[in-house]
Amino acid sequence: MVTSQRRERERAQRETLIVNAAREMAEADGWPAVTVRRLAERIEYSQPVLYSHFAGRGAIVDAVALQGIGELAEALEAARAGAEPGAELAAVAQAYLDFATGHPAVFEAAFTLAEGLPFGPDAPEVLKAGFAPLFAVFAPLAGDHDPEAVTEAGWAAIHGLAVLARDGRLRPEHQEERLAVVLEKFTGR
Amino acid sequence: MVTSQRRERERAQRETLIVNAAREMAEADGWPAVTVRRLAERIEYSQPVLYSHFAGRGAIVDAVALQGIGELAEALEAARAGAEPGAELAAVAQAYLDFATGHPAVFEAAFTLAEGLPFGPDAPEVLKAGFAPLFAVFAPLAGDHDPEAVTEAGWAAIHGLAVLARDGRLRPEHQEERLAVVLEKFTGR
DNA sequence: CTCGGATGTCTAGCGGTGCTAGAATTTTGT
DNA sequence: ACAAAATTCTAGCACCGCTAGACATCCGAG
Repeated sequence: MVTSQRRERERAQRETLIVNAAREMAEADGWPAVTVRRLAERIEYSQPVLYSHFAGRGAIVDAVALQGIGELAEALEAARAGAEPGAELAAVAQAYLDFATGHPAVFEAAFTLAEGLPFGPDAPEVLKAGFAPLFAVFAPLAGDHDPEAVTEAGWAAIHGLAVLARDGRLRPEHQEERLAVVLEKFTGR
Repeated sequence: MVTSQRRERERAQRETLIVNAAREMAEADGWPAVTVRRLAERIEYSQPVLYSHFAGRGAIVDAVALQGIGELAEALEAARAGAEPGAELAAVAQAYLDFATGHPAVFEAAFTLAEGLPFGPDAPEVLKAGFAPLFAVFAPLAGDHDPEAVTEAGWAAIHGLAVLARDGRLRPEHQEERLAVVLEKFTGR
């Protein structure tokens, strides 16, 4: 009976082992290289073990995505809290872009690969936590608009910078100026 | 000798047949459903024929992406040219979002699936053509910034709206207001 | 301490994928 | 008419995600 607790603990441990392995492999060689076979070999278990933890490969990607969104949320909040007064928006935006370039595979998992994550009203707590620091910096700029709509619009602007830059669509050497433009436009100079 | 011209013509014809088939299948059932086998069956040729036209599945996706970017460029330019004076930016942005929601698979091919398309200085003509109408509407708002940087920033804002909305990250019923926010912020009210 | 049942893990394999070597066929020019 | 060249197809490779069923291990009752 008591041992069942240990087993459960070991199970949870192995689950994070899987997620971490998937994340590391994706960050090292890209998501296509993260196959169930290679993942199983990496953690030194057979493939069916993975399916006893996750519904399928997609669920593993989702788990990495969720973990990543959590870290992104923390990074944004930390940036906001640690910024000079008046510079919160710039700090949060910069943190967002830094996360995207610093953890490209996790960013990809969170925003283009994840398919099983619920959004909207019944989104997990972590997702709402990520929205909070954005709301904190964009809502004051709402004027007579809906603060949430302004936040979504500002988020979209930063997110667009991140994804277009990641895909090589923008001139790399002007990233800083582009961000400056977005910030000025949203703060009204 | 003369017949070689006909053969070349037929070859080109079959190539567009392939691209169109891929595009229709993707738009109907999503890109994962576009397999080389199904594509070959659809055009009533064997698989190796596809490889005599394209280097691989990825190259077919790229071809759809390129075609789509061309159409997007035309749509943006048409919107700009047909807009009331002073409403060009709104018209172009709306056309961009309409294209994204109207041809989701093509949009996906162009911006998240395409991997073999060159960007930057040696980008194909079509890509630069797509940038032109954006530059036309954003450059006048540059102020003392680099007009191209402002264009890239504006493009990113619209693009971010498109992709976040597509992935269900934003409240669907507020799409119009978000666009209004972006437009106001960039035009300075 | 034994041993049947439950739990956990693995081996082996299914149908599908992108891609390709080599056979078979058709078209071409003499 | 026929050999050469170009084109198309058949068949198969290695890999993918996923799973049924065999095997091993651990548990608690007698």
